[in-house]
Amino acid sequence: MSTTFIRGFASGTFASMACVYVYNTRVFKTPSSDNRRLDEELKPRILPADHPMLEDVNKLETQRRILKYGIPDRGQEYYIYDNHVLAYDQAKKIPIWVAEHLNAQNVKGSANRKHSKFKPDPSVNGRFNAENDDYFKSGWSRGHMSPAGNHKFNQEAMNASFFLSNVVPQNFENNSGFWNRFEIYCRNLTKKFTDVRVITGPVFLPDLEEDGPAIVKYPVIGKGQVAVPTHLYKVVLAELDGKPIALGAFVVPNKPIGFDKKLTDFIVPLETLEEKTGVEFLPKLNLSNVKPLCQVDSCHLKTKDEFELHIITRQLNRAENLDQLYKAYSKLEKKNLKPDQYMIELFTKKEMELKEKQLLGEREKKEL
DNA sequence: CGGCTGCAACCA
DNA sequence: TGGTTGCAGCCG
Repeated sequence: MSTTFIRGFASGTFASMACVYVYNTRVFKTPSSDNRRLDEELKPRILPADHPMLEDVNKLETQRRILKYGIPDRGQEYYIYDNHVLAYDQAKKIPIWVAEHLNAQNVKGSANRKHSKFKPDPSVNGRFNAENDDYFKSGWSRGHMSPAGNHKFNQEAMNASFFLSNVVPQNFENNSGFWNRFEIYCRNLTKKFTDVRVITGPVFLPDLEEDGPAIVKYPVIGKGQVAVPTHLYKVVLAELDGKPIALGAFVVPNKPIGFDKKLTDFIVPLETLEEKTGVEFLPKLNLSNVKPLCQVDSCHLKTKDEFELHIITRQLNRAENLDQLYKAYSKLEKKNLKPDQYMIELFTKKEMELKEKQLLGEREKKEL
C-alpha cells in the first residue's frame, strides 16, 4: 500500500464561501492551482453578495486583464497525509505549518522509525522540494514537525512523516533534547485529555540582541538553499470529550536549550505567534472558555534524570540482542540512575526473550 | 525518544 | 561507474 495524500485548499474564516478570499477588492489567496479555472472562479457568484467589488464590473475586468495567466500562488494549498496535514513553503522548502490530532490510540503501536526513510515529498513539485543532500553534512539535523513518535499506530503514517515536507533544519541538540522532551510532553497529554491537537512549524524572527535595526537573518543549506528557521513553534489544544479546555502557544529558539529552562519560559500569546507567522491557526475555535494550557496542566518536561531513564528504557525496548540489552542497562550505573520497577521488569522480560532468540539462532546455524 | 555516518551489497 | 539501499554502530 502506498501512502495516500490528497491536495486540498486552505480554508480560513470564510470557508463557507467556497474558495475565493476577497479583501479591499483584491483577491489575494488563490482558489486553485488549476489556473484554467480562474475565469470561472472570479465570477461574482462566489463573492459575498454585499461585496463592494460587485458594484463595479470594471474592477472585475481589471482583475481578469492583470491576472490573465492566473493568480500567483504562494503555498496556500495544503497536503493531507494518513495522520497529518501541512502547508508548504515552496521558497524556503520547509513546511509553513503541520497540524495533527493525538489521542491515546494513535500514539501507541508497533510502527518503527527504522523502517522509515527521509525522502523528498512526491506530492511537491520537484524544483520546490528539499533533498536529503541539502541536509547532508550541513551542520543541521532533519527535524520532524509532526514527530515520528506521533504515528506509532501505523507504519504507513509514520513513513509519510519522513517526507521532507514535514522537516526543517533543526539544531541537533535542540532536536534530541528540549524539543524531544516537548514532543513527549504533548504525547503524554493524551493520558489526561481525550483529544490533543497540535500545530507545529518554523518561524523567522529578527535578532533582538544586536543594536540597530531589527533584521531577520537565517542560514540556507545545501544546493537547494533550504531555509533554517530561527525558531520553532507549537500550538497545543487540549480537549476533553469534544470540548476544548486548554490552549498553549510556544516559540522555542532553534538552538540548544538546557535542562534549566522550563516549557513555561517559551509561552507566547497566540495572537503574537499568528502575527509573526502570518497564519491564523484555529479560526473556528471559540476561545472564550479555553484556559491557558500551563494553568490547567503543569507543562512539566522531563528532568535530566527522568529523560535519561526514558532514553535507556527505549534503548532496552529497541535492543535486538543481548549485547545491546546489557550495554543499555549498564548505562544506569554509569549515570548513577536507579531503575524503577517497570524498568527492572522490562529488563528481565527482554533478557528472557533475547536469550531464547539467541538459542534459536544457534540451532538454525547448526542445521545449516 | 530524537538523530548521523560509514560501509557493503546491489543494480543499471 | 555512479546511484540507491539496508544495516551496524555511534551520539544526546
